[in-house]
Amino acid sequence: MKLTTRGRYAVTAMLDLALHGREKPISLADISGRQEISLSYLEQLFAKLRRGDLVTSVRGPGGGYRLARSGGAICVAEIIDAVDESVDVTNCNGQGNCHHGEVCLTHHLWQDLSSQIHAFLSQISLADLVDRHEARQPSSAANDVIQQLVVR
Amino acid sequence: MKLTTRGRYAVTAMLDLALHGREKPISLADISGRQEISLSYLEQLFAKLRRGDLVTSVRGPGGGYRLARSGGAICVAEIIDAVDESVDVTNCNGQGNCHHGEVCLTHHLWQDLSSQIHAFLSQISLADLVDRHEARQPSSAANDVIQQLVVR
DNA sequence: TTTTAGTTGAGTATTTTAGTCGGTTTTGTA
DNA sequence: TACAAAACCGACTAAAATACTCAACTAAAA
Repeated sequence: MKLTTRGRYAVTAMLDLALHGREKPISLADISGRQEISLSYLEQLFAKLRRGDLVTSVRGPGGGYRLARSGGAICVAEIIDAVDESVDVTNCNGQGNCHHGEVCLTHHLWQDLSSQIHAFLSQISLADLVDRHEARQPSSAANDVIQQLVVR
Repeated sequence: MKLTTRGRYAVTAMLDLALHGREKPISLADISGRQEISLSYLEQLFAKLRRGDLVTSVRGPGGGYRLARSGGAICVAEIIDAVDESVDVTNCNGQGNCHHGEVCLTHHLWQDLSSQIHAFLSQISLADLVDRHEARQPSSAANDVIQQLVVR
C-alpha cells in the first residue's frame, strides 16, 4: 500500500487550506511556513491535487490555492488517491493474477484490507478534520500538559 | 505504514505452513518451491518469525519449520509485526512529537487509521485463512475457467 | 514593468526493499 | 563416522521508491 509522507503532507496541506483559506486564496509559501513542508515539494503535490480537481489556483500577487469544493465534500481518500497512485495493498494491484495468472493464497485478504482502508478514509471529510481540530483547540492548554506527561 | 511484499510473503509462507505442516515440519525449500519465494529471502523472513515466536524450527535432515501455536491462535497482524517493523501510519511512530514536539494537524487521523488496520488484521487468524481457502477449493475447477476469462 | 505566485519538467540524494552469497552449525541416516 | 539436509547468520548489492531541489517559464496584479 502506498501511504507515505507524501500522502500525509497532502492531507496536512489540504487541512491547512481548509482552516485558513475561507476568504482569500492561500499561497504555498504560507502553507510551507506553517506546516514546514518544503515549497518545491508542495508545488509538486499541488500540481497533482489540481489535476485531481481538489483545489483551484489563482495566479499572480495575492493568489494561491482554494479548495475546489467545500470541506464537507472532500474526503481524505480522494486526497491520497490524488497524490499517491493507489491505496491498494494487493501485490497484483487487484488484478488477481498474482500466482501463475491466478489469485495467490492471500489475495482475498489483501483485497479485503484494501476496501477497509478505503472505506475508512472515504468516510472522513476535511470538514470532519476541521471540526475535530477546532473542538480540541479550546482545551489545548490542558491537553499540552497531558501530552507532555504521556509522551515522556 | 509498512505493508510491502515482505509482509505479504510472510503471511503467504505462514499460510503454506498451516496448510501443509500438520504432521511433519516443512522445509523452506518446499515453501520456496510452492510459493515461488526465493529460499534466501525466506531464510531472512523466518529468522524474524522465529524471533517473534510464531514458528519453531527443527534442524537437520527432515527438519524444517512448524507453527509455534495452532493456526487459530496466530493472527495476521502478528505476522506482519514480526517481519515489518510496524503497521503504524503516523509520521512520528505514534509518539505525538510530529510538529515541534507536539502532535501535527493530522496526527489523530493517522493514529485512528492505524488502529483500524491493526484491529482488522488482528481479528483474522491463520485458521480463518485456511478455512476460507479450503472452502474455495471444491469449486476451483469452475473458478479457473472464470478466472481465465476475467484475467485476459 | 516589477513582483508575486503558480506551472512545469528534469534531475539528484537518500532510504527502503528485495534479494544474493558464502559460509557455519546441527542432526538424522547410511 | 561420513555425508547430506536443513536451519542459521551476517554482510553485501541492485533496484526501486521517496523526498526533495533547481531552473526556467507564465500569468496577473499593483
